[in-house]
Order: sequence, then structure tokens, then C-alpha cells
Amino acid sequence: MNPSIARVRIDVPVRHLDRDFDYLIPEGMDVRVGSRVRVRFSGRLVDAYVVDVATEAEVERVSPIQRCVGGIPTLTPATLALVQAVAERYAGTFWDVARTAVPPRHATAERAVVTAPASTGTGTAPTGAWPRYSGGPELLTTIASRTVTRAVWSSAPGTDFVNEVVELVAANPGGTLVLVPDMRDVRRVTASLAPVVGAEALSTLVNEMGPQRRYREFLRTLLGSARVCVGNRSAAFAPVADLSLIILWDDADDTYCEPRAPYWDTREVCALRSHLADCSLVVGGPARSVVTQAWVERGWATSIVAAERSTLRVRGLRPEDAAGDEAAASARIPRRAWEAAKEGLAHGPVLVSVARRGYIPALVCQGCGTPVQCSCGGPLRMASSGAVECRWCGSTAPAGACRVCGDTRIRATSIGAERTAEELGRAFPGVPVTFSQADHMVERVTDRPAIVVATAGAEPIVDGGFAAAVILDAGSRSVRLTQAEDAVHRWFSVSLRVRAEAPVFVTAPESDAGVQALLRWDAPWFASRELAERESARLPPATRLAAISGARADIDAVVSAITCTHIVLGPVEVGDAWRVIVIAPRAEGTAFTHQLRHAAMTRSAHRGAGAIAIHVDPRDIDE
DNA sequence: ATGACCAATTGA
DNA sequence: CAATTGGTCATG
Repeated sequence: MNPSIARVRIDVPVRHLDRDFDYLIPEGMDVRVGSRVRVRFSGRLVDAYVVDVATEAEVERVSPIQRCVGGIPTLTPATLALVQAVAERYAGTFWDVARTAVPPRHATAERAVVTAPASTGTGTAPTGAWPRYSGGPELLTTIASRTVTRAVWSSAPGTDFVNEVVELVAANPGGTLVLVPDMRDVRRVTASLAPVVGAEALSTLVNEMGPQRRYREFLRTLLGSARVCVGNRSAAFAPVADLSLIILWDDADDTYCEPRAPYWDTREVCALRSHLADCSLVVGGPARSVVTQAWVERGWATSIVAAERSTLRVRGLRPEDAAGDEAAASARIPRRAWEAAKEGLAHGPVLVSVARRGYIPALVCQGCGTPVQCSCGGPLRMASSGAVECRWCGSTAPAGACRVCGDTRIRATSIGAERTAEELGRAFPGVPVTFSQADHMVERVTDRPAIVVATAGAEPIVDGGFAAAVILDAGSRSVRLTQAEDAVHRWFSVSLRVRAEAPVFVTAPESDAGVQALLRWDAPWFASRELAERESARLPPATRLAAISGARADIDAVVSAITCTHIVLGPVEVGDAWRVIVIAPRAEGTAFTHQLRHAAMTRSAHRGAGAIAIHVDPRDIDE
């Protein structure tokens, strides 16, 4: 007998209705798991997805499905499982995840795609990128044999990730998903892949697309006419047919964090998907993120690094540099940095990397300039009264001696990147100065001498590479959870854009572990040290952390329902709401997020309960 | 959320 | 005693 009951999830903005409801499938209506439907719920018409079918309803009275939207079930069983896993992992709702996993239907696009013939196209496979890595050729063999593997790679000096990606895609016999941070990378990867796999076999899924094009590309992916999908953040859910490999480039990039609830992270979505779909996952980056290093150290992924040494002439601040150079000790540019820039300008463009625009307020140690932290690991703020307070736990008597130099004095400072860069530009009259930043990115520059000032992640590309790089604000640390990791990530990203044997000047002490990592071109070593620090500070990825904000009564109700091992920091007042941070051991992570989700559902059913926001494992705890 | 429903509260 | 308000409950 045909199933006549559909179990659906409805799109309503209340947490406690995030459960199955049974509806009758009317005679002749083609409704399957994954179908998008319209149902009457509590008197009104709402959107829903069919998540299961059955022959018998769980309740006596079931109302019929009103309408089936579109001819094709768009939420495939694999994506459905992923959506549910992500909702569970981030203590979020099914629909908050499903909304980004499946783009809105577009009838015109549907008609065009369903009638178009499928195509196959294969060109010649390129070679040469992976032999530069130890374990590289073996990775290609593993991928080619369709053996499931998880690997993380740190770029070899002077390489362009596009080549590594193209070779992996060419080697993979099944469907491939390629995720990159931004549109520029999507264009570059697509342009290089088109001659290899054929333009017809490629689909592009990016957030910035219009509804029609986006739905068309989604359907081409779903129906298997495109066997390779290239996209950014939310393409992590793309229903690639016969998926056997996910490639994630530059997982440390912040654009991989979904800005809307439940604030999932593409890197984590990929890990879940690789597990659920039993497909390979290869994550690459200029350096090594602490999270992927944790994967390696846990034995879940293998580490792939450069087989060769870097020939870059990396130079940091040395104690002797300060002598006779007052600028080195202040916020201005040290003499050695000018020299590196000058040397580079004789041969080509010079990349000047700045942390970010504007001025960043921070509290630092008076002795050595290291940002001060609370004993709980949180950032400190100075109130207008001059009192120092922790932004995480609210403690007003934090700090103690600086963990670097032992000094107990604190000073407030601000970091001005832009002015320093302009100063550098003025110092070389007649040399053109270009600015590149995230919202106004310069994609490519010529190889003529120029000063190119770029913020993190917005470094332009030059054929042949930059003739030198100067990394400013390297010593300045933000209050971010991942500050040290971010800084080193920027140094490696910049260094990747520089020609062999060219000078790279970093405005951080050469004794600094990050500079040592850059000198030795050993990002995993640095990530491993950072991971050890996170472990002792009980921070992710060593633990599972949830930042919960809302009204105090709502927060209290949710936090008091947690029964697994946990610690609570706060609450602290953030704007007109309150926030607590709850940390649980990683081993109890599943129970922790499950309890959080359950508690939030229960609370939401109460009269007078307000909305609460739950951020699980945020990359940063914002103000 | 939103409407249904029951109960305690208030007004003529 | 009816109208009003406030809280609980279910929504298929």
C-alpha cells in the first residue's frame, strides 16, 4: 500500500513547533520525502518540507496537504540528514538551516533545467601541484580510487591553491563540491576547472546570485547534469549528485560563518557531511587552523605539508633593531621595514599588509604590549571610570601579571592601520599606491613597482608574485578568541603572494612563535601550540562553548536545564540584553547541544518567554 | 505565533 | 450576573 501520510516540518518562527506533524497526502498528489508543500496549520497556510512518509498517522485527525510546490523534491535525503545534524549541532531549528540549504523555488528556472539534456565532458588532467607536498601524490591516488579520506593541507611556498584544487577535482571519479571564501576565488577556480571538466559539468552556487540563476544552478547540481559544484559558504549544503569529495579552501576565512541563526560554520558543516555522506574531505589553507590541527591530532584527518623549504627572506623585529631606531618601539614603521619595501620596489610591486581599517581599542601590557586577558581567557575592557572588567565573566579584578613579561601594569591603546600605510605611501614619491580591502577589493595588479596596501584577505594577485612584503600591525592583537591564529594566518597568506627569495618583513619579534613558524614555513607547528593553549584555557576546539544571550529569565531557564558537565561564565550585560557563556567538555558535546536545544524549545512554549540567541562554538564572542 | 478556552477579576 | 482580562494549551 502506498504511504498516504506525510510527516512534515513547518516553517513557523517558534522553536517548540520544530517537530513532526502528520498530514494526509491527497489522492494523485506526487509528494515524497524532500517535497516542499503548503499545509494548513492552526488555521493558516504555511510552508513545510516532507521529512518522512508513513501509512498510518500518529493522531486521529489529519488534514490534507494543500499543495505541492514544484515537481521535484528539493530537499534530498542526504541534505535532509545534514540539515538535521547541523540543527542539532548548533542547537538551532530545522527551518533556519533548511532555508539556506535549499534556495527558493523559481518556476522559470525549473522549466529550463528539467528539459535540458545532461552532458559529459572531460579534458586532460593537469599535473604538478601535488608532488610539491609530502603525501601529495598519495592523496591524489586515494581520491582517484574513491577511498574515503580526510586530509588537511598547508600551502607550499609560492603555490596557488587553484592548481591543487583542479588536480583533486580531475582525479576524483565522483561528484565534487569545491568551497572557497569569495566571488573572486569562485571565478578563478571556475575558469581553471572549465577546460578540465567541461563548462557544462560545472555549477556555481554563491550567496550573491539572483533567485533565477541560483535556482537553476541548484537544480543542475541536484539533477547531476553538473558533477562539480563551486561555491561559497552556503554551498556546503549543495546537493551534488554522487558526492565523493568535498574541497574546502581557506577554512580560517570568516566568511564561512553563517551570520544568521543558528550561526553554523562551513568547516563544521563539511565535517558533518563528510561523516554522514561517507565522502572524502580535503581542507586547505595558507597556514593551518587550530580546528583542523585538532582533527589531525585526534587522528580524524591526515596532515599534508610542503615537501620543500621556503626560500623567502623572512625577517622580524630583533632586539638590536630597537637601538637607534625610535620608530621601532612606537606604533610607526621600523627602519628595517622601509628597507625591505625599498628593495622590493626596485623589482616590482610591494605588498603592505595591514590588520584592518580604522582604529581598534585594546588593553595591553605596559611592559611588552601583549593584550591582557582575564584568567577565564576573556578580553578585558576599561570602563569610563577606569575600572577594568572582563567581557566574558564580568570579573572586575582580573588580569594579574602579564603572561609574557610579568608586568602588572595595563594601558589602553588603539591601533591605527590606515595612517601607517598612508605614511609608507608618501615616503616613496612617484610610486603609485593602491588600496585593497574586503568591500573594495582590487583583484589583480601589474608587476610594475607600486605600493599595494591590503587588509587581511583582500591581497591582490600579481603574475609572478610581489617583490616584497611588509606586514604591519603584526604585534597588535585584537580581543578575538582566535587572535593569534588570525595573525599568523595573515602572515602566511601574504607570504604566499611573494616571489621566491624576496624579503618579507613582519613587525613582530623574531622570537615570537608565529614568526618562527613563518621562518620555518611550519604552520601546523604553530597551530599545535595554539591548540595546547586552548586546551588549558578550556576553549574550543578543545571544548564545546555556547554563548547564550537574551533576557535574564530566559537565559536562566535554559542554563538551569543543562545536566551534563559544564561551567558558566557570566552573565554580563551586553547592550540591553544579557549573555552567559557555557562551556562543556568536548566528549559531552552532543549531549550539551541536545540539552540546549531541548531547553530552548521548552522555554519557547512558555507564555512571556522572550527569544534567546544561542551561538555554539563561535569563532569570536562579539560585544 | 496565534487562536481557543477556562478562570479569576471587575463593573452595574 | 455578564463582560473583561490573563494565563494555559494545542496547533496534524
